[in-house]
Amino acid sequence: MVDKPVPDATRRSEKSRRAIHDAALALVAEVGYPKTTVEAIAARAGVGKQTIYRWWPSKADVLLEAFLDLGAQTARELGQEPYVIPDTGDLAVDLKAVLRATVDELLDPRFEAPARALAAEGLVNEPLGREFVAKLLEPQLRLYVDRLRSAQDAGDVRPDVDPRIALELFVSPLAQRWLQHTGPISYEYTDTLVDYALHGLAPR
Amino acid sequence: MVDKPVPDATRRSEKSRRAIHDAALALVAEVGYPKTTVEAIAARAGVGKQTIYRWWPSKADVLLEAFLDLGAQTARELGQEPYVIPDTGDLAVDLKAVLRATVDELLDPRFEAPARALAAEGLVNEPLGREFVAKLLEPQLRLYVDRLRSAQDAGDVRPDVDPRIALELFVSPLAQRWLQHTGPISYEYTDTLVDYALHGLAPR
Amino acid sequence: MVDKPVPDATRRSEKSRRAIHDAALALVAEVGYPKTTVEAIAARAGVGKQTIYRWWPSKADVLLEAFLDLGAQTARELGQEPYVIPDTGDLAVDLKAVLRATVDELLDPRFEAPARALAAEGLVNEPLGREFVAKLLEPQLRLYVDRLRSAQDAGDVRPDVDPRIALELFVSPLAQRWLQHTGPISYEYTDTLVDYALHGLAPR
Amino acid sequence: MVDKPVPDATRRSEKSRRAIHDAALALVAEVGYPKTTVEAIAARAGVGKQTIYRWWPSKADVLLEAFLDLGAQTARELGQEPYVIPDTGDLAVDLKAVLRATVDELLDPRFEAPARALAAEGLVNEPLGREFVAKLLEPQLRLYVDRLRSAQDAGDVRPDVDPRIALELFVSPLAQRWLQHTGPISYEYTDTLVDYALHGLAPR
DNA sequence: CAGTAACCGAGACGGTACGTCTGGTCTTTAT
DNA sequence: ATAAAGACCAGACGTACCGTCTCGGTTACTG
Repeated sequence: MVDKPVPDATRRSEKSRRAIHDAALALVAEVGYPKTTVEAIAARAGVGKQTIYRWWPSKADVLLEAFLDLGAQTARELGQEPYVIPDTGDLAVDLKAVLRATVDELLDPRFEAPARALAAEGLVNEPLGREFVAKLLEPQLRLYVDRLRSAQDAGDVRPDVDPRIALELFVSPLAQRWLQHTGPISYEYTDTLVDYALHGLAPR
Repeated sequence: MVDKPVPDATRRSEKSRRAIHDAALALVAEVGYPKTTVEAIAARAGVGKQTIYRWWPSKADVLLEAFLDLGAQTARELGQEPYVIPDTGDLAVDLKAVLRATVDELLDPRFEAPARALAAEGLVNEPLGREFVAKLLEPQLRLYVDRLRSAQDAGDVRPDVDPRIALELFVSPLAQRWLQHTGPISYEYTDTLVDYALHGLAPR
Repeated sequence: MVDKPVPDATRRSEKSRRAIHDAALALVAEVGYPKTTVEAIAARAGVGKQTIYRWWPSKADVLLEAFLDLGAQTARELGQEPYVIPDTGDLAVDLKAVLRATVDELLDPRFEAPARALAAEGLVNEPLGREFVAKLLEPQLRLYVDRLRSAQDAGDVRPDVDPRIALELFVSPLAQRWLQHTGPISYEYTDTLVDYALHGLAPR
Repeated sequence: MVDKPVPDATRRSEKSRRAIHDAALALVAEVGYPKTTVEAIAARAGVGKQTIYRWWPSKADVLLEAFLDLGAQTARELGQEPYVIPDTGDLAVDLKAVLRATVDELLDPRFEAPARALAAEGLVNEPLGREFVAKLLEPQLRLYVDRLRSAQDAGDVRPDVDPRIALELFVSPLAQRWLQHTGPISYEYTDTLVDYALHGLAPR
């Protein structure tokens, strides 16, 4: 069992890397993930196939990197909000705002196709799934944990509540509706989720 | 554009159908979905490839049908109550019981491999996804809706709560943890979900 | 090794047999031998595939029988000449007449397609080849042998000449030109063959 | 209607080409032409199927090229005189010698199987047939034409004889006997053919 | 400032699976 | 019992991609 020699990253062509990213994202959006082949990415990027296989182990990894890059770049363009959940003191208001922004993102076709493709691949390809969760999902979820902890400090959430579980009450339903088309997605829906989660279903 | 002639279903070989189901489920469990090829299913089932292509449009559909059949058959073997949520009068107890049973099922490797594979394929293959949801997910969710409505009648759930949304507070988090490995699955976890969902996060 | 039970020939459908013959000849003429499939013959003849496989071992045999039948039928229709080479007393004249008739037949598209197909199959499928030769070729050649012997009796051919070989001097060249397209076929050509064969190439 | 892109012949693998030739010839000899499949050739040659389809349009063309190559190679090995008919001054002797050599070749199983297969395919597949004739048959026949012309110059053949037709008197009968098994092949037979052809059948 | 080593575009290669087609057998229903 | 119909097992077809490899050519370090 020999490791393949590690290529020299310093000599890597940045132009090719970006062209591959762009081609991968474009193809996924245009023809869907399963029909997005490595050959097609290479052809579209004007790149040899080997240049892809040299730097990525699979097309899923190409797409994941391209998508992460897209996220980073978009964030940089938007500039402002350095990925925190606002803290106006009113937890419900803050959560609703963030979830509404998430709704917008989930419905943006630029994000939808690759995100869904990566999620799907991640279900079945465990290493990729773990990377997807670790690099994309967890950082987001951590922000909710932080905000919920701050709310606990302020007495707006019961102290015995586990924030890591609590956040799933409003995040997971939205995720499932989006991923599996189990229901429509709207501001009203996410607002309702926040209300239910904060105050429960049982009468007070 | 010509439709291919519809084969005569009355002359279909039931033996072959079952052999194909079994082979498909076995292969998915053994080598995973992507490596489960139509050729391998045919070979394992002792069947010509054409017999698969005659009756199913794709391997995803074979697997979906096999899985639905497996579910129906398992339910038939278990015999008794064909999937209802118990109604002891104590909503929390009933939900926790059902979710614990769900946890068991999700961790049963017989179910896990094909279920995950189908879920993944469904994310990216919309017709299949819709069928997956309609035939497998929704029937389950409807049971929760019924139980929650009964709880509303009993005054255990606020009457203005939408049951279809409410059930997602405990079902979706479990689904997401299972699908995306975003956290461990246990009885304790599902119990907690029920408690949080019923009573909310905010102090009373 | 079991022999398959011999079907009862007395109950055989004559209508089907003829329909299969016709379909086979028509298909060979229309789409060529390699594209003439048993399925297509059956469909065109309005017959089940099994009816073909019950009575013939292969499509080549179907075609051979159909072709022999066609020959017999044509001969019956033409009526007159009961397959003999005329004997006017002038060997050269007689041979030229028969060869000119053969040229006409070889250029008749009704005969060309199946005859060529059978010849080709016969090259590679030895049992069929032998049957083709025995049933079609040899009877024809025997007529030449008879005529040449009669010529020997009349002193028009040297008595030490082997008629079975002698006939090949004019028959085989024509056959090869036709089969392999190694040269054009015409009355002039066959007349020349007869002249060369009878009098040789060397000056007298 | 798009042409498929022409592959770059300079990068072609000579090793693969030869392996395919060898496999094709071996298989035809072993199992016969119809059972020689492209898949089997590829497998035996240790080559991907696409490598065959990239360079040849059909298995018949593979075999034709392989056979031509074999002929060229054999000729090269034999070394000396690259296929001429000897000219000792005695036409009969020369022709008999060449035809005896041809008999040997026709009975050599290394040549027989592919040659027969190609001839058969050529009957039914016209482009291939034309190539077979042009590349294999005609060059041989041209040698006879030359020798006959030389004989005409020497006064051993009548000057009004067409050599292209004359050669068929002894070549075609041999060809037909070999191809169609219409009679045995032997030195005695070919000697007789030459005698008959040169001096005719009619008494002098 | 040549020499040389790596990456690069290109694409042929050995493979695997695809979805289709046909061969020859078997089964069902009707005559 | 034969026939029409057609589903069945089997396996080759020709295509599409996979991931590896080999080929010049073009940078961009090194001696």
